[in-house]
Parts: sequence; structure tokens; C-alpha cells
Amino acid sequence: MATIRDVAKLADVSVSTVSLALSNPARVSPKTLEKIRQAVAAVGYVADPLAQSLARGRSRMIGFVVGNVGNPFFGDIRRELENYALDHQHFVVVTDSSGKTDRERAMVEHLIGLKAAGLALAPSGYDRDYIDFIGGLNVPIVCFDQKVAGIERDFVGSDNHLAGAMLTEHLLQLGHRRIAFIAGPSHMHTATERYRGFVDTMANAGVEVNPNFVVDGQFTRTAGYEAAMRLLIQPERPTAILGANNAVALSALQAMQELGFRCPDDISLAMIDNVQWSSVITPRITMVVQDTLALGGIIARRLMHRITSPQSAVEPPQDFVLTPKFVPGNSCRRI
Amino acid sequence: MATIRDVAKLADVSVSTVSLALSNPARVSPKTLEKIRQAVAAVGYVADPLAQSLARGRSRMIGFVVGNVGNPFFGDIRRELENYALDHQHFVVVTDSSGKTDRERAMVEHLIGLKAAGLALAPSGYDRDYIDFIGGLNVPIVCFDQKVAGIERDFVGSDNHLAGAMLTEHLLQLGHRRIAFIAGPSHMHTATERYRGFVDTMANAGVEVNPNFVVDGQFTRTAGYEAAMRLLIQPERPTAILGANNAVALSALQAMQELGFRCPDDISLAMIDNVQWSSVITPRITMVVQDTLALGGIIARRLMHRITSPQSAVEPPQDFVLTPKFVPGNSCRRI
DNA sequence: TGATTAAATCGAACCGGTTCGATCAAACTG
DNA sequence: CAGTTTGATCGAACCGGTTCGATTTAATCA
Repeated sequence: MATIRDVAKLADVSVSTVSLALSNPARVSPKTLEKIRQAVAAVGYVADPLAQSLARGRSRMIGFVVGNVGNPFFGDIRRELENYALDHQHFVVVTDSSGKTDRERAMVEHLIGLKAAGLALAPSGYDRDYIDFIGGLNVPIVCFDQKVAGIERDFVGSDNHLAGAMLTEHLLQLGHRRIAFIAGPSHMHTATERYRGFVDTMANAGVEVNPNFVVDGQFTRTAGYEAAMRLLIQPERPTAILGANNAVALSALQAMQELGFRCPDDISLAMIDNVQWSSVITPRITMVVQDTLALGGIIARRLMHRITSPQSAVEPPQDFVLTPKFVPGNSCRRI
Repeated sequence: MATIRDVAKLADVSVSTVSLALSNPARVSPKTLEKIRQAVAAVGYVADPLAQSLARGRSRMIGFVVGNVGNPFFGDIRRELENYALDHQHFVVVTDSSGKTDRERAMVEHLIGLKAAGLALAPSGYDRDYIDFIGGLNVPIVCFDQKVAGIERDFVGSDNHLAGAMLTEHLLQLGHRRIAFIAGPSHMHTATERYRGFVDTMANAGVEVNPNFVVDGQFTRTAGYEAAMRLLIQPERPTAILGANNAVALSALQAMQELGFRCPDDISLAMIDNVQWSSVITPRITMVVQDTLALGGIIARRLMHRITSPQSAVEPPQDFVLTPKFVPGNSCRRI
């Protein structure tokens, strides 16, 4: 591998001139520049990014840290970020914490060690320790998905209260009153907001929420399945189930199928967030989806702005909250 | 941030001794070791991975390069690799090429620039240029999923011929004769093997393959959908469709639903590879799935072996081909 | 034309580690 | 006790770049 010294030798200039020529061609005379260009081509020189990062104290690498890269929600955002970053000479490396806070932390530390230029982070923690950790990082960070109280960073996400409200309203308008809600972890902002959206809308409509109809699905497949089972074996069953995310809603569908309930004939179902192949799932689930492309675009632009413009450090963190979209399916019937 | 020189100063030893003590404690006297340990703790020293990588010429980072992290097939493998790597003090960074060969190449070059310890690579290319590129890399690499002729590396994958054969056999035994096949790109090893499995099994059974019943779905959603449509609008329709991967098969299901065909009553469907939430798709698709956990485990062990054991460089590349598993659903009916 | 200023280039220090040959004292050999 | 081996430690070079103050060269002005 050719080094910058090889280039310098061949072009008969100093190493520092080569470095200067490569990073700021305008400050070098045209004819030296040409000599250097030829030498670079001749030896096939490519700068070592590691050495550059060490010397500069910054790399051109953006860390994308999420709990589940397999989730299409994150996938879309990743793609948007990646395209944008690539256009600005930055690379995205993805790390998956599998939802584990300590692993996420190790990964973030690793990325910081690599002198990452910036981080797009879907936070998985919420306690003091975690907040202090994130807050203490001296690197541009854009948080998304989960709004964590206490983290003073740019945030990009969707209006989750509205998401819960929209589906609740839809079910109410179809005549449902016994609406069940499979919730997510109470420490997650998205989960509590969606739940509040449900509760508030029910209250506004003057419909009482049956406490037995609110179960915790942890946003996971297994817990969602159990939660759904608990709903379905009650003597007084709900007429509609609202799943606070895709995993719990689809687990509920599975539970319904296994117990022989027809959807939507026996029980209606609605969910927040899309899944891959939702179009071939029968019935097509009525859902509220996030505008992942827009989210990804905002995250990308905001992060690159923080990275590239020096004075952005003094700009206060900003929240970007997008409106989710209602996508009707045929999983909810009028009663 | 404390550097190794701070530690050396405080412990009153040379920098090289500190370095030695940290990397090979046994070669340092117990009492200096203790001094150094205390100094490390006192200044809160953590080695800069960047500087280490630069000096050593190798990092502790493993690159996981695939075409679509959203595919659960890759997701499971990634998880296995990650767990194993973490146990061996290595980190996994994921890069997604979106199936684009040139982007994959850029990402691999980037990882090499970062002095990646090794690569787990699902190759996306096949031409001379690409093969030379991969072959020229001087880093441990384990390829998986796609076996590319000409790449002399460890390979981990499934018996795709068998996968195609199993489903074909299944359909034949149910009495089907007019079996259609939605194929993948002919340059992909998995695609051609699966197709051969289909053709060979048909031939063995003495059943002729209708040329109109073999269409190209490119392993993608859109092409798969079009391919399925071509099949379904023929006056003489197939009684069963075998999708060479999950995307084309599910696109076929969607096409069937849109045209009003019932599966399996009108047309049977079988596919290779699982998808997330396949359990809630109606009907439950009969499929052959790969043992992703086992694949991931083998990839992880093989790669770590190549990385950690110096003499492994002379070991010839090895192929690991696993037997896929038949998972019956209710998308195929007897006729 | 000599003084002043701007532009181009260079040398050396630095980023933060690793590595290897040299040094030196202690322990071992005959 | 002189000669050799061993173990601990050190100094210096190195990995491959960047950066900045100093120096040389060229251009501008009086």
C-alpha cells in the first residue's frame, strides 16, 4: 500500500504539501498540484482513513444504532440516511443492540472510540445513568423514535398520541365500545403516548375503558401473544383490539386464528406501524404508519448539518414530530 | 482523555512497559504490573482503538456485509455472529449494500481501510472483476448464502438443489403436474440450484415442464409480482406455483389474491425461505427453510478461527452446506 | 530598486498507540 | 569467580496521516 511519503518522494515535494494539496487543492500552485496528482495516480495512493481519523480526531463514519435492524421501520430510515450520507462523503455503519441497553452502550462507546462523526440513535434506555451517558457524549447525535425525557438532543419522531387516537377514533366510529388495548413497555415514550391517545379518545367519546381490556404486550411477539390470549379467554371479550405496535398486533392476530376467531367478523383488529408483507396478510390490517422516508430524510439532514457546520454546536436541540398516516385495511368491521 | 503516556508518567515506567503490561501481563514483574494497574485506574485510561489499529495493522472489528439487513435470514445470522464475536472481544458492524455490487465494493473497501479483522460476506457479484476484487483482499473472509464460482474462500450455505427438490417432490406427491416455477436471477448460485432441483425432480418423475410455467422473478417483489401475473393470466393455468424465494412467492400470493384466486383451493403455493410473520399469513405457506442459527454459528466459528489462529492462513477454504428443513403449511392441496 | 506583503512550500511536532533490538541487573553455569 | 543465560525494562522507530509556525519564493507597492 502506497503511503503519502511515496507520493511526496515521487512528486519531489514535502509530505505536508501533499497532504495540503489533497485536502485543500486551492492553496497549492497549479503545477505542483498537477505533479502531485500524477504521483498519486502513479503509485495508486489512497489515504488511510484510520491514520486520518487519528490525526484529525474525527472520522467520516456515521453510527446508526438501533435495537433491531430487521424492523422495516429502521430499515427505511437507514436507507435514507445512508443515501444522504453517501452523497456527503460519509459512511454509515449499523450496529444492532438487540434492544439491550448495556450492549447499546458498549456499541456507542465503540463508535465513539472510532471517532465517529455522528450518531443516529434510537435510544433503548431511560434511567438516569443512561441519560447522563448519552448527554456526556461530545459528538453530534440525532435521536429518533423514542423521545427520552432528559436527553437534550435533536429528536425526530412521529406523533404517537395521534397515532393511538386515530385508530381509536376509527374503531369508535365503526360502533365499537369494547375496545381492548395491547400496550407497550411503560418506560417507552412511544408506548405511553400511544396509550394516552387511546385513553384520551375514549374519554372524549364518553366511553369507559374496561381495565381488563388493557394488557401489556411489551412490544414483543411473545408477550404480545400472551397478552392477546388473556384478552381472548375472557368471558366478556372485546369486539376490537388495538395493538400498540406491529408485533403485538400480529401476535394477537395469530392468537385469534389459533382460537378460531375470525377477523374482522368476530373481532376487529388495528395496529400501529407497518410490517413487511402486510399486503399479503389476511385480513389486511387497518393501521397507522409512520412516514419512514420523511423521518429518515430529516434525521439525515439534521445529523449532517450538525456534523458539517461548526457553529451548529450552539444551536439548541430541536424536536421534529411528524404526523402518521392512516391506512385503512379490512380488519375492522362496523358493528 | 488519558493517554498511555499519562499512565507511564504516573507509574514511573516507560511507555513501552505500559503497553507490554497491558497486552501481555505475564512478561512484566508483579510489582510493576501493580503500579501500572493502579495508574491506569487512577487516570481512567482506556486504549484508543484507532491508534491501536493503526499500529497493529488490525482492528477488532468484523464487517458483516449483506444486501438486505431487513431480510430475517440475514438478521438471524447476524445475531449469531454478533453473540459469538462479542464473546471473543470483537465487534460486528453491519453494512447493507442494498444488493448493489458497486456499493458493496465501496463498503468492503471501507471496512478494509478500517483494518477490519475479518468479513462475513454475502456476495452480490459474479463477474471476473468482482471475483478478482474479493480474491485480492488480504483479510479473513467467510462467504455465505451465495456460492460464487471462482471465489476461493470458506463458504457456508444450504443445499439449494435439495430445497427446490423437496418442494417439487411434495407438490408431485399431492398429484400436481402443472407446476410453475418463479425463478431468481440466473447468475445467482442459489437461484440456479433451486431451479435445477425443480427441473431434476420433475424429470425424475417423468413430468414434463411447461416452458410457459417457468418465469423469472428476480428474487424481488416487483419482478415476482409481474412474473406471477404472467402465470395467472394464461388460459391454461398452473395448479401449483413454486416460488424460488420468499419475495417472489409472497408476491405470487398477492397476485392471486388480487385476481380472486383462492390459495390453496384454486392454486397451491410453496416457497423457499421463511419470512417474518409467516405464521399469520393466510394460508400458512408450505416452505423449505434454512437453518439460519446453524449457518450463523458456523460462519461465526469459522471466521473467528481464521482471525485468531495464525496458521489458519494455510488451511484451504472449506464449504459447509447444510440441509434445509421442510415446513408444511396449508397452502398446497391434493388434487 | 529596495521594502513590504502575499503565496507556496517545508520541517517538525503530533495523534496514541505497538514493536523490536538494546541495555542492564540478577540468576545460573561450570 | 569469570562467563553466560534469563528476565525486566527502556528508547527509538514506526504506523500514516495532519497541522502549524517558519522559511523561501513571487508579487505588489512606493
